[in-house]
Amino acid sequence: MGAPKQKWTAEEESALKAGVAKHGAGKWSTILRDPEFSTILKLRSNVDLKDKWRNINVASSGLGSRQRVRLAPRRNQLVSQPKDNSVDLTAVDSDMDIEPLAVSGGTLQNAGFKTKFQ
Amino acid sequence: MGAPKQKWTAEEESALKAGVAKHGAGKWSTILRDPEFSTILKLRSNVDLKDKWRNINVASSGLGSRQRVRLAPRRNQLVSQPKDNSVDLTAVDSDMDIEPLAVSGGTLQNAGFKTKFQ
DNA sequence: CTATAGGGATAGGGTTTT
DNA sequence: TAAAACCCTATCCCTATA
Repeated sequence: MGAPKQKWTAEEESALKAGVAKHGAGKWSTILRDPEFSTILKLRSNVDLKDKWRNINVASSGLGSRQRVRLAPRRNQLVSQPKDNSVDLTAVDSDMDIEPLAVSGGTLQNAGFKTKFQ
Repeated sequence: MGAPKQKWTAEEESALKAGVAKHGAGKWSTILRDPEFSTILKLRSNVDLKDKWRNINVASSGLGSRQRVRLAPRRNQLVSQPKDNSVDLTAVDSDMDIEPLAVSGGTLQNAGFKTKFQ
């Protein structure tokens, strides 16, 4: 299989945050060209950076409803369980291994094709 | 309390299959917009189509062989699942993609395949 | 033509119901 | 326990705009 989805690693996310701190949010292409981050983010496009940054900020705003109360629809059977609604912790990364795939060739072929005339 | 779980009819399933044959798997919104199927599938969302297509293919695949060894019901806390980063080479599931049959005269954006191997 | 912002769609895991 | 239907949302795509 190819790459159905490229999940962001913790290291990539850190690099993105550092890049925003250094160059500012919105300067996605600048961040990508910075040799300090280009190695880590070489698989990402400027659009990817923009999307990830949006997602980070949505999630941290508490608007992501990550821990939305799972409605307990008591139908007929009541299977009452000691289901404690503890807080969900998302940033509990254990030892994460990164760098799983080695892309051959250095040519970035992303950026898609915007062969769309206007 | 939510939605009473609407089962898929044979007609809806046929329309979904025809839609995939015509537009390609993954083009859920396109299928829904097609007047050929929109009447039959008007109660379904694009996500519904995606989910149903997944169910169809799971069922027709070699079922039962790939069973996740679910642990005993832990009612404690949910630890982060063993998100393995390495490549899984045991799962050689057959791909469910169906080629989208060259559309005539249409302005199809891409070939229906995601050559997104970054 | 290149880049960014924003809306929208898809993929895949999770949850609930049967 | 499994399977089907449905939910959640990170990731990716498309278009407008500068």
